[in-house]
Amino acid sequence: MPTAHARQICPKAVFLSPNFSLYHSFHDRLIEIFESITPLIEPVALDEAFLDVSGAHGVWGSSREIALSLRRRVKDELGLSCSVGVGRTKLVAKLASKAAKPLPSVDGPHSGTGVLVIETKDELSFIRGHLVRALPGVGPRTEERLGRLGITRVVDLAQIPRSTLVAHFGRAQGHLLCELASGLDERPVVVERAARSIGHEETFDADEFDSGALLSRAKAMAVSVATRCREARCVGRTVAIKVRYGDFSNVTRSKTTGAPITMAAEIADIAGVLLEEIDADRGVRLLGVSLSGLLPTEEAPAHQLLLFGSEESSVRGSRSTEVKSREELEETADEIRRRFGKHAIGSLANITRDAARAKTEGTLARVDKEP
DNA sequence: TCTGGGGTCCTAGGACCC
DNA sequence: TCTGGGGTCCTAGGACCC
Repeated sequence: MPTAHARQICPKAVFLSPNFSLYHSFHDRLIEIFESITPLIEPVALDEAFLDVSGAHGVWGSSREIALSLRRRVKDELGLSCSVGVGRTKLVAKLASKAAKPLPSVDGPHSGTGVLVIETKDELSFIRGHLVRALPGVGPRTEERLGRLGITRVVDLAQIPRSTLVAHFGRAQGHLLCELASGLDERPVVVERAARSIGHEETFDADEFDSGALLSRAKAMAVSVATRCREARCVGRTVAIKVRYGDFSNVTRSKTTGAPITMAAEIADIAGVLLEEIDADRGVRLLGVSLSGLLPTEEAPAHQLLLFGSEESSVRGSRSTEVKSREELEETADEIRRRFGKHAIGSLANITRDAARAKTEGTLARVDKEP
């Protein structure tokens, strides 16, 4: 429930602020425990992961034994309780772990089983006993749309032809719904998931009407995004802003650059341009800045990039060239100006492997950007 | 109808290229 | 300059996850 509502109906309640760095440290310790069982770990969130234990039985015993020992160790070593679901597929494991959790009730939580193992022969009846809302990928919207078709349970869903589902929910979701309802789930446990985007967003205490203030907020967020990108050793090409107005309507704007960027100043510049489309008079409740199209710094182009564009800052083209000195850089800029005349502003965006690495290592405090 | 700060993936339309 | 098909990339928004 919204905090404001909770405060209203329960004025004496104690409200704690989240402490994400603490959660991260526990997450790391949790992963260490998992790693002692199997290297095939796919973290889903700070407090949740899929483990492929198919190769671990020789040393650690049956799936049930592994589950019980994991639960015990998490309790003993971290002081946290958890539930473990076991199944042949991600779908079954996920539903089982949920079913093993304690349930809330008016007289307090009813303890769950903690561990639930679903045998392959019981899979289908277990899945079909659920409401559609329990399926991954079915949120409030899809639940409602399915409801209007008279479908509330997975059993009902299993009766619907694939083509009907695709027609109603699009290709990807239609096929997924059809397959999950039949217990088909081939999604593997994916170990290394490189981040696709890094962002920072803030909800303001009061709606912000001043576009200048929004810009300085965006700059601060750009710094945090750039710092995290550097730590993650990656660069990106698409800067996006997200705005929630006071009336809860959301707007996103994005811009993709020709060359990968990492510097806070560049992210902030683009965010600033995107912010010009935002109507501050409507009152902004939330602002976010993100960088996506991420790729590892090592895979970024290994040379300086000269970008030239029109006055309104949209990049018209790019020419990549290795530049070893400032003189050489200026020569190249001149050459571009000669060739492209007044259209070549020749702004320099030198986000390169070397520059990014230098920043990572702290040897280059600032990379100049000049006309 | 979202509290909050992260994210992911999908889709549709348009621009652009060959 | 047009035709047409095929493809990629970008942008915006929506739904979903924890």
